[in-house]
Amino acid sequence: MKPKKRTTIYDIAEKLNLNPSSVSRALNNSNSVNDATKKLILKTAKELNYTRNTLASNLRKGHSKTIGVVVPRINQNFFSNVIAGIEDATYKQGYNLIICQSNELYDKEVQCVNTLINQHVDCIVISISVETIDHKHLQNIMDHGIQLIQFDRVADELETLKVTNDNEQSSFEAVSHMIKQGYKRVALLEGPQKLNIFRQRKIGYLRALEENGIPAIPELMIENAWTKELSANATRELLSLPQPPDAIFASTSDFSALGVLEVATAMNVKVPEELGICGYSNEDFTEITSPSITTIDQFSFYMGKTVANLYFQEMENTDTMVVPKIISIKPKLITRSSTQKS
Amino acid sequence: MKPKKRTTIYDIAEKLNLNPSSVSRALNNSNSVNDATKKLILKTAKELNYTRNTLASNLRKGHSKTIGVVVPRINQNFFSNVIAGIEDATYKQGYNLIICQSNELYDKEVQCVNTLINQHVDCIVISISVETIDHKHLQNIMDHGIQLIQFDRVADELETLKVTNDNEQSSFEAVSHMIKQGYKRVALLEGPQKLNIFRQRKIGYLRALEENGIPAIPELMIENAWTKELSANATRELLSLPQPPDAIFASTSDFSALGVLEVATAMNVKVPEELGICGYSNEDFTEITSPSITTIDQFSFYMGKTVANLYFQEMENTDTMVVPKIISIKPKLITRSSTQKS
DNA sequence: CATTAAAAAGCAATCGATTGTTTTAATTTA
DNA sequence: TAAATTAAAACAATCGATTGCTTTTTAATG
Repeated sequence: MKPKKRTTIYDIAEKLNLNPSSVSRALNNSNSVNDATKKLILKTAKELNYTRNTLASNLRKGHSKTIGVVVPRINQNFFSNVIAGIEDATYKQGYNLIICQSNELYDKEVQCVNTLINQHVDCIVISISVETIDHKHLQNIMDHGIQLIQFDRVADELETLKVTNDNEQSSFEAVSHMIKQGYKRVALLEGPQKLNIFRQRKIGYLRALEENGIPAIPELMIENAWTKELSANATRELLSLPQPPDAIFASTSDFSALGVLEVATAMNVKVPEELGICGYSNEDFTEITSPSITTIDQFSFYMGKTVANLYFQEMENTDTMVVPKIISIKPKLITRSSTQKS
Repeated sequence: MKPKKRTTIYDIAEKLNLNPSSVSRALNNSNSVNDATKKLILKTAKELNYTRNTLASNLRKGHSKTIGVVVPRINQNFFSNVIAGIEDATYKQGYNLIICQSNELYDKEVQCVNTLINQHVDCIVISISVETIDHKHLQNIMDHGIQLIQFDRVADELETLKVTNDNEQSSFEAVSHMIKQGYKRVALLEGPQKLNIFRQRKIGYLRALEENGIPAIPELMIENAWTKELSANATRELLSLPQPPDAIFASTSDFSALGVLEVATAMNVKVPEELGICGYSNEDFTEITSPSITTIDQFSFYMGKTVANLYFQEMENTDTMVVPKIISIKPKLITRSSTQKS
């Protein structure tokens, strides 16, 4: 289907024997155009089914009223909720969202970022992929004078606006809770330590052990158990240990926790009596497994709103300098049956 | 933060004492510019950190290389998967996605559509809200010469490109399966009949009953049970009937099915022995409930890809006329424990 | 070497809206 | 009524890239 010619301000101007500039001003409700004329223009615009060409307008105005979002995966609960939150807040301001997914691939992430830079978006919101180590592409964003906001998985060493979860604290609370419940050997399923969120969660775990006078045991800390399958494997090994853990903190996600639960059930290990389980993210399903899974809610929707509002707030600053600002949202421990030992 | 001046083709032209047109041609790899010059231009572009202003380019070219997507909710598994599928297919072609959510509100949907029209997107992909009855806004899209593709929840009376699920057939198969399993009184939880998908599912249900010589009983068909809560309530009533159903087809979603399961469990009705349950959508959690829930997979990701490819295919048509084309994807029944009576 | 063809670069208009400046028309004031 | 003020509309440049057309340069041919 070939696109047909759209009505422009010139068409309206011609029809009314006016100058395009007057039409533009009328459409923008400027008060330097006569009320009667204005009304006439508006009426004609409606008749001709006119809609402003945002491309032209934005080109002239020098901005795009568009925010680019780059996430590892759109169809992951956490991210789609954050996006929904961003959308909710930006929509009212007449902003549009361009969504890209990196699929956890560094190269695709770079590509996404470049596309967004080309699009001259006003702001880029990103949560980096697990592969991302260097940050040239992020630096590039700023070099182009585009506002950059990192959220959740952020590059610590880059000074930008950030919205994060307090991963360490929530991890600390989760593990402390398990210890208080009477679990003595709490294992940790770690995510890739390249990502700061997973590093922080490990720190929280270690701190909780220490403050409770429990020694950290290397065999109980499993690296890179960040999918359901990897966690299931890890669990099988952990439970076969001469001294198996009596609790597992799946710090990477609820999917990991689910993997743990399934293996435990299959191996006839009773949850929560013989094994406590705690996940991360408060996915919907954690409420309906049997037993239901203790987890940590990240307030993802709210996080999205926070990101958006941070941008709007920052925009009012006329300074060229960005003061790196970090907003940390405190997640909430949701205790459920899987850790109710007592 | 104020945006700084970006490098343009004029900057490059000036620096090299060339005409901007040559720069543009070089950047577009036209063969009417000398190889040496081309190389020089490319090198300088990189040095000056040049990126094309897509706004200007698209304005000139008369399209935006952007597809607008309107869905009821971004953070719903089905929709975020469709979006992921669209993104996956369009990305390779250099297209961008603008995502909007209607929140199931008619007014917001109209607003979204208008924004996208203003943005001069090349195509609008939409799944209508539950409130949407009239279709002026959809007609408006076509009046602007914008390609319109409806998916999943479509307005039947509007002749556009459509990608749908064969709801009737899948429903028919699900109910037939339950009957074959030995269930005799299969109840139906319906969604709002304003939406064609829910009408079709009901038709499939009725056809399955009829073909098996089972009478349709009005008391067993509950309207508007399309959330977990509503379904839970409906289930409580159904199970309190003098002649309660021995199976429930939650045709609206797996969340409904979950509501059914929870109530059944609470009321000590054994699933699947005393009550069979079938949901719709194949949400992740259906696999992990106990018992796991029989459901219908809609191939949502694939559906997204199909939508995108339909657009690209249609674009090659140079005719102004759109031949309304409907692609129907056949969903797949996933049988699990919740219907294994025998 | 002159002529012609082909390659490379330059020129200028265009996409549609916006906006600073100027001109014209209308109104007010002296 | 003439001068001054103000309101309304017109003019023209601009945003940055693209592209049909023209001019210049280079290479090829007789």
